[in-house]
Amino acid sequence: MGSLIDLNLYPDSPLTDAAATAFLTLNVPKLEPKEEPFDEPPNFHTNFTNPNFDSAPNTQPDASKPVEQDVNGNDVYSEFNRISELFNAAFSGKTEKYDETEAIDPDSRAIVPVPEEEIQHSAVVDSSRRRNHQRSGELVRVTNLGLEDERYFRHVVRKTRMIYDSLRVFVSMEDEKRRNNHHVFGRNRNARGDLKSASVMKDRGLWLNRDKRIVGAIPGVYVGDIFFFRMEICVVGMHGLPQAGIDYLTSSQSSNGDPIATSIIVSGGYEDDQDAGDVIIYTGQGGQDKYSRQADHQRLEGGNLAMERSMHYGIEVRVVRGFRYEGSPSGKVYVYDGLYKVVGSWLETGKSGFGVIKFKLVRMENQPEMGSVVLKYAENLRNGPLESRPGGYVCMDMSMKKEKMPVFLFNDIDNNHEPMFYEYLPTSKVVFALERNGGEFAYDQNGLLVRGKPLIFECGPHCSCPPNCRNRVSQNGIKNRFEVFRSKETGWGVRSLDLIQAGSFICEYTGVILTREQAQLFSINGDNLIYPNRFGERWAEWGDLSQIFSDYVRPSSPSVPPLDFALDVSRMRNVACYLSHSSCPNVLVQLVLYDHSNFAFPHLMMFAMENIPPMRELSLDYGEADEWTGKLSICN
DNA sequence: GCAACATCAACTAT
DNA sequence: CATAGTTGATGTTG
Repeated sequence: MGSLIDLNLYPDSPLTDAAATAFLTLNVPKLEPKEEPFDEPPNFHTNFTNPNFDSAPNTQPDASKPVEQDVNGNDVYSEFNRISELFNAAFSGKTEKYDETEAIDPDSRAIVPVPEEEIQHSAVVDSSRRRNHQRSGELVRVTNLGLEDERYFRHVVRKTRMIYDSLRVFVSMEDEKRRNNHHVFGRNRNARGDLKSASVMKDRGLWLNRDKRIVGAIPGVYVGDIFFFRMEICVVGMHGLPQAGIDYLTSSQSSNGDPIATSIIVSGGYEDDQDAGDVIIYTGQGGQDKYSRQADHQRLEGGNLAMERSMHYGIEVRVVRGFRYEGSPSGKVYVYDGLYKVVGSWLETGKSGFGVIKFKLVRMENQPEMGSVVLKYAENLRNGPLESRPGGYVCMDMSMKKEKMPVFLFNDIDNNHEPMFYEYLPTSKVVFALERNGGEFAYDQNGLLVRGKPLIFECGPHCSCPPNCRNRVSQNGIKNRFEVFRSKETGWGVRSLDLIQAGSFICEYTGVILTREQAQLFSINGDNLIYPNRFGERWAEWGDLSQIFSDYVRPSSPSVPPLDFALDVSRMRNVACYLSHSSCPNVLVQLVLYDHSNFAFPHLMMFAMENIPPMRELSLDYGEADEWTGKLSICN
């Protein structure tokens, strides 16, 4: 029997039927590792602080600098953009006269020679690899990131995800137009925007972490981050394969010839999987027919062998879990749950009677709570708040039924009930007449904001369109269950019990509108005035496809005069008032008109800039941080 | 229910 | 021996 076990440890010695039959009569046999071929894992580059760009900041945090700038005062995106330009040039037919000896000057946009001493540090991978679109085989573990680096990578990941999401929406809207204009036989199906978006970004060199094989955490991706598409995970460099569940460094790329698994996706696609959270029994890949039925024995090769080798060397593996999830555009969500170690592997008879390879994975210590656990917890809170969390509720609906969904008020820290002292104001008061919408749809079929604009017109009370008209989104009120909660870090904060997809409407920022003159009378007590003209223009970031289309121009119409009013929230306010400030916010403000046509007093509507997991604090860029004392800057 | 889809590792041909 | 081209495996999505 022992020889059978060894026989199956090599990729070129697949399990024969006879061997498998004999083998499977054993009780959960242990797979012995290869005869200790190496004591050491393949070569690693450790303490590698910046896997993307050699010249990115790697310094101690400096709280005095705005996050948008690096230590040299440069725009943090400039390097990102520079690399993108290089890739763009490389993929647009200019490859022949374009190599690492040239670069695009970030200021003049002209092609300039790269100084000799910088060439060998170029972040651009070698030309043959670039041409073949292939990933590098360099094994890297990212450690000891400073706060500044963390923020930098978060920005890059966030920006990349925004491009992916808005391009995906853009592609499906174009496809919808096309199908409406030309009735094509047999092509009524929606385009795969998820695939197309990723593909275009790949051609533009916008996928992250292609030049390294990262073992362990991906910089800028947090435990609990949520993805709606497999391709989205590929684009940020978490998992390089659009379908396969095990991503790995191949033996031919490994310095010692052993393949190494870097990441798995547990999607429940294998009947023999068992998932207990901290401990996963993961089924290897292979042996399924085209209907995803287990129809053959699995072999210890490819990703399966890589998992076994990762176990042998004690190398950590990223775990993403896939769930069915109502409300997701794809019907599923993928949650990054952190790092696990493979602690065991064996062969056993699966439910369908074929040999399957099992891996036991155990979650590593000292990591943030699992995203999938938080998802489950939030679901319990939605179904029975008091059962799941008996203590701490101040009020089960501080809007007093003025919102369509309850707004919970939660405080388990102190006895502060302050939000109850204000009248709840679901929408800012307006008294003018209606303006019609102009031109293209502002929202897609699912009510997602396509791209930010200076001002959006929704249909209003005088339109003859039905109430479920696609052009009525923000006026229909909140769709999520929010909770105002007391926090030691940020005072009051807001979080959602629901998963919020990027581009979704969150809520209006309400208050009593004061003109400049009125506000000046009020300014003795300035704490309770909000100045919307100070809000960061984050709407411009949403749907910014300038890195995809060279002729992309930032929307400039309709032109809106600078906002010249203040919101008085001293007596009446809504849930929005409790949002914390961040220079790396997950919520943006989009100006919207629907019930009147006065450009001077638009509604301040808030939309999600990211996929926001349940229980994660919402944050908004209030502009100058000094103006909003008491609110700390957070970045997650 | 099922076709279309993207990527890559591994293979074959040049 | 190196590189260019092909194929099979993988599972998701509408």
